[in-house]
Amino acid sequence: MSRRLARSFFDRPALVVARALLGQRLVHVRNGRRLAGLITETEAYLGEADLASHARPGRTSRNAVMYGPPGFAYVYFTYGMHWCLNIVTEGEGTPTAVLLRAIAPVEGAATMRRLRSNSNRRGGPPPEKHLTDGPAKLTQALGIDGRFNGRDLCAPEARLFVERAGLPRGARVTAGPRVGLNHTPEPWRSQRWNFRLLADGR
DNA sequence: AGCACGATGCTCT
DNA sequence: GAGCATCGTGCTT
Repeated sequence: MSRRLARSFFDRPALVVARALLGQRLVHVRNGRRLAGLITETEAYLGEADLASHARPGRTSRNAVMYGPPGFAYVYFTYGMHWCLNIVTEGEGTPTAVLLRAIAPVEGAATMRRLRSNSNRRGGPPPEKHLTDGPAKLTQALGIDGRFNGRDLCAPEARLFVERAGLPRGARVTAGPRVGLNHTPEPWRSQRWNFRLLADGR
């Protein structure tokens, strides 16, 4: 039996999915090899009324995937050089999604270091602590870019998907404000829709 | 640990 | 043309 999360997992409110994704395993089978990490930070974006969401202006060519069915990847390009990965949640026509902001490497860490090694001036890999601790860092480490936009993570042949994994022992979850919303009006700016999985004893 | 800054190109006004 | 769901560097606490 497969440990892959089914579409029904994502066919729930984005806030529920964002919390439920913590501790699950994000997997990309790249060139026949598994690159995988434990999801440690997520963020929920709640549709057109959420003034921090890319769905705010209504349906455009950029955000169209968010209007489709749940379980699909919404991958966007930002700041001239970075890709970020979301998973669409809830039913068709409801443009909600969860941004994956950080993972902890569990499989293929050597490949992740190589994929990240052109990110600094020295050309060497970044320190372990900063390998996959940001939304654009994890996409770079997993080899995810704009070609993945609109892919179905729940299809049987999917090479990008999420596997069910038990929460680490002693894991704690915290909720805080979403990151990087410097110009977003209240109350959206301060809503605690960012979720983090903390290692024990934090 | 926490700022300020520049890189770089797409999206929507 | 303004702003951006960011990152790495370099500097200050």
